[in-house]
Amino acid sequence: MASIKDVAAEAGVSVATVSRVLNSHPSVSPDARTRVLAAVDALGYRPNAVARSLRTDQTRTLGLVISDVLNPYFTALARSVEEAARALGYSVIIGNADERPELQDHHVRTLLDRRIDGLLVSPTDGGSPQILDAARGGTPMVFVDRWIPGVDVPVVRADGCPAVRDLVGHLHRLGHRRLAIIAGPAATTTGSERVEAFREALREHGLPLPDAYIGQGDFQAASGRRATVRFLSLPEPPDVVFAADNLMALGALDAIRERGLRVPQDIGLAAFDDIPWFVHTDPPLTAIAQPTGELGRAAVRALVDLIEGRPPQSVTLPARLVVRRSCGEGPSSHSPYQSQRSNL
Amino acid sequence: MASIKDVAAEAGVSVATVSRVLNSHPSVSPDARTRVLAAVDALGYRPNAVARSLRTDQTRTLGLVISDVLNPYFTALARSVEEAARALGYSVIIGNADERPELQDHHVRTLLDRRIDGLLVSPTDGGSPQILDAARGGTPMVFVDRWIPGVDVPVVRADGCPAVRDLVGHLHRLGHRRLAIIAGPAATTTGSERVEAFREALREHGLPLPDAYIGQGDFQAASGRRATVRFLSLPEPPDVVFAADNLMALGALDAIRERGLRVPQDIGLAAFDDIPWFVHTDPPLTAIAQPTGELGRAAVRALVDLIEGRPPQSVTLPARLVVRRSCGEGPSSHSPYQSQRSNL
DNA sequence: ATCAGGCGTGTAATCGATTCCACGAGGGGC
DNA sequence: GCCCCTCGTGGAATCGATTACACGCCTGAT
Repeated sequence: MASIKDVAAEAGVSVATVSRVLNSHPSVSPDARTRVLAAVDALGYRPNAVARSLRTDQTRTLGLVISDVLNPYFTALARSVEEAARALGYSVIIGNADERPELQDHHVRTLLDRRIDGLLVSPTDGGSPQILDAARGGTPMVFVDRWIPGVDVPVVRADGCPAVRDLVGHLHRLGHRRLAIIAGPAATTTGSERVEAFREALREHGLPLPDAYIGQGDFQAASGRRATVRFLSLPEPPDVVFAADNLMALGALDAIRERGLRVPQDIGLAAFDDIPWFVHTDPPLTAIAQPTGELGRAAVRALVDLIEGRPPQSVTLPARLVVRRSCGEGPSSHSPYQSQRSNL
Repeated sequence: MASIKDVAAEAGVSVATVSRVLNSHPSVSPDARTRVLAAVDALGYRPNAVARSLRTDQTRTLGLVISDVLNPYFTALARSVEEAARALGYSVIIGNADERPELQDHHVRTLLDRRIDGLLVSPTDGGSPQILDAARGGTPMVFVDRWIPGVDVPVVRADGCPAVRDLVGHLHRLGHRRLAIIAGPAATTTGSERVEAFREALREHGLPLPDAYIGQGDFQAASGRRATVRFLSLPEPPDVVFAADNLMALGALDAIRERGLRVPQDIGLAAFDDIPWFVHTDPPLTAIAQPTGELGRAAVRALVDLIEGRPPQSVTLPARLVVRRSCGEGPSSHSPYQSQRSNL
């Protein structure tokens, strides 16, 4: 593969001049520029990004560590992050943690070894030393979706509390009183916050949230299934199950179907995160939609600000309840929630 | 950030010795080794992958350019690729083409600039010069899922023909005669092959495939919707629509629902690619499942063989029909297809 | 006692870029 | 006519690793 030396030889100039042409430095004669460009073309030369990074100490690359690449919410996030980064001249390297802290740490370490310019993380756990070290070590970093409390790192996320309150109001209005939740890992902020928001909303309606109605999940389908199986074998099963993410909702649906129960007649189901398939499930699922695209853009903006020395902005965007039929009522013209499709 | 020089100074040895310890070169005294390790620990030193790559001319990184990161089939593929690569000591950088050739080329170029050791591609079009150049230029490369004919590059893919024949047989048995297909772009192998397999299978049953029953899609949901709208407004609409990927099936479902039609009573629907949600759509969708995990593993194996100088192996794995209720019959004990869930 | 050979180590070249510095040529002001 | 400044250019240092080569020391064979 041709190097800058070959180009220099071909064009009859020094490597310094070639470099200047390539980086559009002003002080190059039109003649030299033409010859260099011709040589580049003739040799099909492409600058070696590795060598360039070593010298300049920047890679123009962002790392993105997501919790689970099989979760449509995170792939949508990844897509918008990559798009926003590309618009700013950055590449993105994605690391998939599969909800496993040690895999997350592996990716963080690998990305740091590659000397990425900045890191976008949705932490799988509450306090990975790997991540904390990186943050203290001065690596530009932004948390997205989930975050680690007590660390001085900007956070870009959606606030689900109002939407959860809307959801509980909706369920209460439909006459449901026994409401259960499949929680995410307590070590994640989204895992605990959604439970807290749910508990708080129930309190406002004077409803209890017994321990038996809190299923411990890990944001994966299998755990949603297990938790639901336990709910269904309770002496007093819940009227409605609220899954804290879309994969656990899938698992819940599996379990419900296995029992031969119908949604929403026998039991209601709602989920955090809205995905296109929820429109076509049986029945269409009521869900809380996050503004994924805007989250990705805001996260990139904050991270690039940090990298380039501008003050970064933490951002909290609202999530939105999307009512469908899985809790007992189709969306009607009387409903305050108009849209059936979320704006993913 | 500490460099190898700092470690050498701290340990009181030369950088050569540090490097030898780090690369477990045999010729290092136990004493030096201990001191170096201690220094590494004290400084929290991590080797700079950029510098190392420049020197050794290898990055231990694979590039993976997938057609669409929002398509669950490709994320499943990406996950298994990353897993297999990690097991062999390689990282993976994913590029998402969004089914756009120019975006695909952008990612191929960027990956090549980074001097990845090898490239896994699922080409979005039939003959990107970018890709062809790379292949001829000697970049180790393997096509996965889709390929470009006439290029000497190993291909790892699933053969859908038998499964499509099974599907058509199934549909014929149910009494369906007017069968339509939503095709992918003709420039992709999977786009044209699936139509051909379908056409061939219809011929075997003496059924025609009129042009009006071939919808031109692009593997995205919107195109599936458009094609289905056209089918439904035909004087003689088809009995069954077969979508060549899962996203177009989603679009088809949108269109059918919009018309107020029921599946399968008013019209049947089947899809290529099986995803977990198909079990819970209304109704559960009959689909052709690919062995995604095995495809990813085989692709990595072939690519790493190529990189490390062993002869690579092209692989073709069978796809499998999974019968559900969307074409008019639930899976029964008489059905030759036992499993309702695919082994994603 | 001598010498070959192996072992542990350090010096320095190298990978492919960027960039500081110096230098020569040319032009304008005095 | 001389000086200074600007402009275009090239030489060489540098980034952080790896590794060929040389060197000194110790051991064991002769």
